[in-house]
Amino acid sequence: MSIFGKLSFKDQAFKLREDAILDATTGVLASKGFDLMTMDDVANLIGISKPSLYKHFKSKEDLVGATMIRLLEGANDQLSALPSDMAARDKLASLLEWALRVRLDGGLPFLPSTSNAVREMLTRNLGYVAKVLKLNNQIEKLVLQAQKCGDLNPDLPTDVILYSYYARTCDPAVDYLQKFSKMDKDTIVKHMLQVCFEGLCK
Amino acid sequence: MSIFGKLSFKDQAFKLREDAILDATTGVLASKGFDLMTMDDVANLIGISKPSLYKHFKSKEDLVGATMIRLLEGANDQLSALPSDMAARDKLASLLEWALRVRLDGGLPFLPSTSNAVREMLTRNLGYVAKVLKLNNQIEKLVLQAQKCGDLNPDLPTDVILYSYYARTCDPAVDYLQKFSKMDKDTIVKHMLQVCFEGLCK
DNA sequence: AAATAAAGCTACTGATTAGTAGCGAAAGAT
DNA sequence: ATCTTTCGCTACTAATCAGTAGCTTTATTT
Repeated sequence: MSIFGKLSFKDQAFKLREDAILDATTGVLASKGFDLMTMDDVANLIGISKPSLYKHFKSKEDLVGATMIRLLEGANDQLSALPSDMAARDKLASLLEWALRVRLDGGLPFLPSTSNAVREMLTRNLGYVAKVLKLNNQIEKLVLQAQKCGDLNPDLPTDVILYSYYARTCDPAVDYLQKFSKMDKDTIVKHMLQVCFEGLCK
Repeated sequence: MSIFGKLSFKDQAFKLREDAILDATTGVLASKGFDLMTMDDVANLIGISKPSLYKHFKSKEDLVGATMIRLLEGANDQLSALPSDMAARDKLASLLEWALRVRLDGGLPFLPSTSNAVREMLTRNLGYVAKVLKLNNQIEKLVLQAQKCGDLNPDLPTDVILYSYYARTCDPAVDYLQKFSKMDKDTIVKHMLQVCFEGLCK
């Protein structure tokens, strides 16, 4: 039991640090983006050396992949936690609201819209792709349901709604509003949701 | 006159090549983004050497700045060419349509939403900033007009409409629709405009 | 044709950064 | 106490890329 206890404790410490690494990576990615993020940035931010970082993640791709996977898991959890009798459209609104709040608190955009290269890199990460597909399936079902009952425009192709919905999670208007307007987070979220579902005309 | 003619011809050739350089830069920027674009990429694409490229533009920042300025001038021309009796909202729709078509044809997003670093770099380019401010003034006036006559939602803060409008010019949904759906450009543009102004609900 | 200017190129420099080798310190086992 | 394993670190390598030096070739002038 002493050995088991020790191992377990070590694993726990390891896991804790892994979380800290992912937190740091999230922050650096959010502020500098993939291309400008260096492994030294991440290591320095949490006060370890680069080789120690490589004990946890075997490459930059791997590290960023793990970060994105954790984000997708968060989205998944968020979606699962919603009451099952909630209307599809309200579920979509609630998930988008969560994603916007994550970003306003210094997190990552949900969708790696930034660069072709990043998208391709993530596509090579099977764990990431699996999670994306799973989440996408759920969201697509919600969109179809909402279109069927007229809560989302049934005349729009489902693709258009789906991609536009994803695009809202990384809408740069959020950053601009946070940086240049005096609105608080709640107000920004409220307006972004309204613009997403109702458009600019009302 | 012979001297004048020659100089003029040379200038003309110089200008022609400068346009070719800007075209090439636009293409590389659109596909790889600023960070991954190399000066060799641009030079090789038009079949000149890097030092020749530096005869035209003194740095990468300078080159990208000039490319963005040309794009802004295009937007400005586009806006000026609209009939003066057109409704403000229709002008906005028309300009957005132009921006989306530019992108669908391999051009650049209007708004450098990609990265903080790029935004800061452009902010240091006074020519660019001047053009942005000029265009922004015009667009803001149009938004206010359209809000006043109820064509755009008067209850939304003008900032929200303005930033959301800009965000639509670089909406990643466009790329996804172009890549993964079988829609033609006209259809994509039509749907993106509808989603922008009417939202996802209708 | 000779002299001069200009345009373009190859081959470099210096800086940055992903990834690694291998050392030193600390802790656990015998 | 000594041996061994693990952990983390400093200091490196190799590759990439912005920007430049200086040569070569072409065109222009007289």
